[in-house]
Amino acid sequence: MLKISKKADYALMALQHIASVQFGDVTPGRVVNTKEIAEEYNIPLELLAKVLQVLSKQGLIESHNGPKGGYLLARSARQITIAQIIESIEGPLAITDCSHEKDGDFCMQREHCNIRTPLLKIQDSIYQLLNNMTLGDMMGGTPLITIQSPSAQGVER
Amino acid sequence: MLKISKKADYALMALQHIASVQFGDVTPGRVVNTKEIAEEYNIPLELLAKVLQVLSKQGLIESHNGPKGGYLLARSARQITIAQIIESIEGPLAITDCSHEKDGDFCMQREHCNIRTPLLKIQDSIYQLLNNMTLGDMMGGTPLITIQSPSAQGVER
DNA sequence: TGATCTCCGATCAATATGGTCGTACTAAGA
DNA sequence: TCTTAGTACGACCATATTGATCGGAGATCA
Repeated sequence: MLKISKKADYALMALQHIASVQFGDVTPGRVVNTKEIAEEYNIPLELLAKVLQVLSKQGLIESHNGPKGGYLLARSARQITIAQIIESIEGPLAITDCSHEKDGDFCMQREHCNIRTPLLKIQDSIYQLLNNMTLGDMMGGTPLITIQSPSAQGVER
Repeated sequence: MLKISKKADYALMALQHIASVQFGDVTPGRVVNTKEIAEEYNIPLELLAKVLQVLSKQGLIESHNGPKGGYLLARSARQITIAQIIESIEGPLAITDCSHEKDGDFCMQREHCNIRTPLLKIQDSIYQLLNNMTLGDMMGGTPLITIQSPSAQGVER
């Protein structure tokens, strides 16, 4: 189904929350801790903690230890793309197993595979999609990139 | 990682193969059986059989029983989109769990969820991507001859 | 009628994922 | 400097999904 994992979902929610607190007009610059996010969105605390650790290790957010500690965005919300977030959690985008094959490590079908090239094209397009949308776009209600097609008009924003 | 399943991979390979045999210039119109495809691409026979059954049930291919039996495309290769193939196998495209929530069935985070709308936008874009590419488009390398079989009428795009 | 093929349902095994636990480390404040 | 609130980190378990297998029933053609 081309689903993205729950962890990545949580990462998106958390980052959106951090961004909106940090750059909001209520308490700008405030540090946000794990517990606050977990309670706000009903996310299992421990799992969220692990997700945030990964994001921190990947350099998307910076952690502050000790009491009054918490997390802050490492860069501005407009400099963090959805692709970066998802890939931080799930690893490089790979629509099919053979996307990033190296050396002799390839699938059984490789020699006669007729779908690899087109699939890689699709994957590339999806990546562009995710990489052209930033955390900032997700918050403000900023215009999103859209591919015009008569078939789909379902989503309002 | 936004991966598509092996079954869907197999489906794509199989359909591409059937299409290239059926519309190729060597033995146009020939019926292709499961074993032939399985051996050509090193796909487990039984698994491929099940995949083909689903495709047949979904109306993408038609099956012919008995000896000398096999499969044929139900429509022209240009009328079968990648989206249709993948969705036949994996069900409706759902980038996140709450994509197709109905009634009271929604995720814990729903009430404060801040990422649902943007994610649905992305999902929609991906769908358009997949739905704008047909089996015919995938057959770039192989003989892309538009000899129409009696049962399939083609549409140029 | 028998051989060959698809059809279809049930089932098993492997892997990925979601989720939990325990402990160590760090920093602020009494 | 001691305590406490927080993160860091790694090991671990449970469950869901997926990949793969098996066995028999139903068609079809020679």
